[in-house]
Amino acid sequence: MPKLLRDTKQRNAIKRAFFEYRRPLGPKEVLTIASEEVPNLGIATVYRNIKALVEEGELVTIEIPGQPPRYSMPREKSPYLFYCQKSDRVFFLDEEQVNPSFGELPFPFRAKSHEVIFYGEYQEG
Amino acid sequence: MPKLLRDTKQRNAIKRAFFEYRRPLGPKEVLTIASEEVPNLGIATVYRNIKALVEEGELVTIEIPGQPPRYSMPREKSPYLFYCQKSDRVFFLDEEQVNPSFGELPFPFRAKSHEVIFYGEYQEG
DNA sequence: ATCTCTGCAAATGTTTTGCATCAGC
DNA sequence: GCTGATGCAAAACATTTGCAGAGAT
Repeated sequence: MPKLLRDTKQRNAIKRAFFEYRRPLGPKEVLTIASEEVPNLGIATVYRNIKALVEEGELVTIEIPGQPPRYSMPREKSPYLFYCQKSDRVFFLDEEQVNPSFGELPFPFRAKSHEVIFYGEYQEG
Repeated sequence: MPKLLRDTKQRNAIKRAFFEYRRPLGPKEVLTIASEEVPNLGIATVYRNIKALVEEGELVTIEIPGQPPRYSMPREKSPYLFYCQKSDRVFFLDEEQVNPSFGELPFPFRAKSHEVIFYGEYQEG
């Protein structure tokens, strides 16, 4: 039997954070955002819900090397990421924005997928 | 003034671990290996020496998203990595092997560097 | 003799877990 | 009323740091 997920204001506030921000968020970021809606929200609840939502397929995990994991709504997943070193935020890039091209890797490397991470500054304004 | 590194049996045991294993190792792995040579070796010493050796350029940090950091003797410096999902090993790729090209990122993204990670299978034989 | 390095333990920082209570179904 | 979910605190982990004594130069 499939596990039942209940509809709580905490879980809704957490889901809304991802829906509104549309970029990968870390647990603490989610806590800050969702706490505006649910004041006494605990960090453990954030972790538990993120984990459940990832298992449900409602969130995907976004990993930047050397950084703690972030999470995001799945339709925004892209192998092209931009990490702003100034604000410590992650943004998705579309393929058109990146215009990548690679040759085929030589033997004995057989690549099934790849991931590109740009490091720099997201210029506000 | 450049900082002086002393020649201790702990540091030598740690360096030897990397030299003998010739693959990226994590701190706990290093502790286990080097402890055979220096029984009372502490994990803090491993961390401190890895950090120092990285700063000296004797080790490089290898980061694969979603995995704890590993360290390795430096080879050709390259932002191109290949992760073998079958054997859990990491390989460096040369720029010629990858032949990458990107367009310039649109505003407001200003990239200073990038990193490409290929996932697949390293074919033995 | 100097001054770095080491081991230990304590301190961080992050994520997980136990448990009594709360609340969705 | 069940039973999953929550908040809090404690526990688990991984990494860093303070310190006094040991060791390299």
